[in-house]
Amino acid sequence: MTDSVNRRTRASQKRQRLVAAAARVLHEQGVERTTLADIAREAEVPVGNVYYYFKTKDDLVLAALSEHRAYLAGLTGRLEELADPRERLKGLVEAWVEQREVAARRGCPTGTLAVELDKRADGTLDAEAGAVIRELLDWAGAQFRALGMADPEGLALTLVSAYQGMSLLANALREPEVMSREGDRLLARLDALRAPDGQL
Amino acid sequence: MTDSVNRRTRASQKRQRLVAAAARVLHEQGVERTTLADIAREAEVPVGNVYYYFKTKDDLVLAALSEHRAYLAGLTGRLEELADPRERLKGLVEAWVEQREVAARRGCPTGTLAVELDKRADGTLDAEAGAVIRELLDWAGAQFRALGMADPEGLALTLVSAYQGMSLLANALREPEVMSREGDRLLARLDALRAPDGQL
Amino acid sequence: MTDSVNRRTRASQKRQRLVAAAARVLHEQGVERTTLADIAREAEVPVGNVYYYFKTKDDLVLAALSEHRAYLAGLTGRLEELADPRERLKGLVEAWVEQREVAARRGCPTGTLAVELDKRADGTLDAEAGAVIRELLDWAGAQFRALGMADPEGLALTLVSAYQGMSLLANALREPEVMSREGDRLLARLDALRAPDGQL
Amino acid sequence: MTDSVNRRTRASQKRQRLVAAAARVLHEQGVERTTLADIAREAEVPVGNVYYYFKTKDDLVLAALSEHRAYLAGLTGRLEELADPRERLKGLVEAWVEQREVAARRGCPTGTLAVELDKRADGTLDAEAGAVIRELLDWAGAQFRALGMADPEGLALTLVSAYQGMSLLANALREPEVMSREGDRLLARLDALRAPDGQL
DNA sequence: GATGAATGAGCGTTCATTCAT
DNA sequence: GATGAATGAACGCTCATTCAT
Repeated sequence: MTDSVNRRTRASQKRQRLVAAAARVLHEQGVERTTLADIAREAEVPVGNVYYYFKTKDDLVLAALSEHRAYLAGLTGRLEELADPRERLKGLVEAWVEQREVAARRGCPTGTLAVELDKRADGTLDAEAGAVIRELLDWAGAQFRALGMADPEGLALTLVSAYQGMSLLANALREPEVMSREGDRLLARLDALRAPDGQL
Repeated sequence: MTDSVNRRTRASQKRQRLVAAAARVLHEQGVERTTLADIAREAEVPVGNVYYYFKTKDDLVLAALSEHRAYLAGLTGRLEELADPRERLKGLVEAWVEQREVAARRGCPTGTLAVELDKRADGTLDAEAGAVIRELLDWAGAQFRALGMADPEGLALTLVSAYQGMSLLANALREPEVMSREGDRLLARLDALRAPDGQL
Repeated sequence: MTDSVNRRTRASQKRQRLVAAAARVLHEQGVERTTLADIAREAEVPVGNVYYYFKTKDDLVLAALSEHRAYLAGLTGRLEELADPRERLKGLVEAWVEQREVAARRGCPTGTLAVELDKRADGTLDAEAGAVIRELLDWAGAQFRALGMADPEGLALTLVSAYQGMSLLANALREPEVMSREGDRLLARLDALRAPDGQL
Repeated sequence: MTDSVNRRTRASQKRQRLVAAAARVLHEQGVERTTLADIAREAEVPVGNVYYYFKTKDDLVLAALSEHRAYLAGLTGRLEELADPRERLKGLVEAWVEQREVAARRGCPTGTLAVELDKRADGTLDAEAGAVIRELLDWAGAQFRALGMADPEGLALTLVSAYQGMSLLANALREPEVMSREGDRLLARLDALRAPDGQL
């Protein structure tokens, strides 16, 4: 490995460290309560250096959203190794339930970010948050379609909406059990879904 | 009416104006993006005067939560005039759908507040937000119990979770139709709910 | 004097102190090298308090320009007590020469401000600086017109241009004598100006 | 041509590009509003590389002043091909008027630089700006002396002062016509200058 | 009780300069 | 020699909170 590659690698590592730290800290503390110093400290990068990689704080928030999008892509990618779309959807729900402790403490990373960003007058960032959620909707819709359901988009909406709802309640009530309980219900519904016009 | 009563009345009017303004502005802009000056301006009260009624900004946030709680109490109170618990629950869902434009623009007042407050290290305020949501859960649970359902708390959880989920999605996607669509689904489910072990 | 008047008076005193300090410090150090802390310190006002009176640093610069405009108005006002327009113009030149030490150290307050502000992309403030200079041009033009000169505006332009030129040179060369020397020349020219089509 | 010469040549090209860019950008934006990155970008040189050629930003400012001095030397050099000193001086004024658009937009490069540098506590750079102006004074003085005038330095001062004044006014008022008007006046004066004790 | 004014800690951002390779 | 990356001090500005009257 040449020096130049070495340098580039270290640099992207730092950038990546910043993005990961941003995703983590923004999820924990929210956008407005998180200072750049918080993120820099978490990433072990001097504050001034952050601006070498990101022009503004909002740029970092955007990068954190991409990180969440990438996490989601990884998850759905792995699920697509399953042959049965129904199993894929159930796998998604199981992944949600597995995250129940995090959800109870901090909520859904993308969902809570979307809530906070939607309070802004400028709609640039909240559109991005919406896009990440839409990607999940699209993936779920594709699975329902593969199952031969009549209204795949509607079912996807119900599923993702249920996820956001249970995450919010688990968080607001500080009860991870909300995730297990509603998760179980969703799993049963997915199993029971047989007729093309079935509902969740 | 004596002067002292006059004074007390005028004072509580000011207080009430502040609380109403806080509820409105905090819902619109979120807690962190809202300054005391914003609320004071909206309430037409001088900034310095706010501290006569509320010791801190957090006190005002608390008061705004009470306002939402009171709004909720008013709504459920009116619904209790209906004899059939099923009709009461359907009335609740209809009220949610009626607010679809607001939900798409700003989300559920209590839910978005809960999300933001849960990001805090100090759990005082977010417990209060949780309590408001819990009150709604309790009321819904009571209706399901009155209907003779086997798991009234579980059904209430599913119902309120669905509401928070659809509000969040409507808001994130900026689509009020999400509220109508999911609302219709919930109404149909409530109608179909007959056996004691039925599910939403 | 009532308390309320007292309060208002103290407040405007503070504002006035800030404006005077701004005019002084901005003249000495220039706009870009002057920090708000510099001005606040000079005015003996806490930094944060500056923003109660001025929304931005540029607002303070604007106020400093008004201060220079006011100074100019005071000077020309006093000169108008002289009956002969020629004497008024000579009085103006004498006032310039009296300021020779200041001019050699810092240049003309308005002129140097105009130079610095003209470097900005946004032309709001530099237009204001231009307006102050134009006011001086207008006043001088009126005097030449009263003297019955054929081209009063042209003469005014030459006079004010000579002032700005000699201030700049005195400043750049750090030689107050430039002001005396050119001042004497201008006085002689004003005296010699008799025919309506005469030139400075 | 050996490689070492090649290298030295390429290096000085880079240096020269930086100096030219500095002169241009500093004239446009002023010293304080210009970042090293601005100059580096304009010169198409990597930022970090600037410090190979110039120890500090001030060094670059100094180099920009030398560039202006060189431009001036070139101009006066060409004018010296004229036999008559009077024609040389008139050629100088004509050159000024030709630059009227630039003057109206940005002022005299050296004059505005001098104004800005004179605001500094450290007098090193402003002395250099003064030296460039003094060089012009000297050259003009030599021409007046060659014309047999009694007070060549005084006449030079008046001439250069007129130039700086008209540039400043043209700039502050954003009126190139100021340059033409005052330029014409100076040309007429130079023509009318016959007696040894004549004045501009 | 009421309120304009005051306060200071802290934030996002910039930039000349230095460093490691 | 060359350069992308790093650094930290400083700036303009905001705002919850307090104070004086």
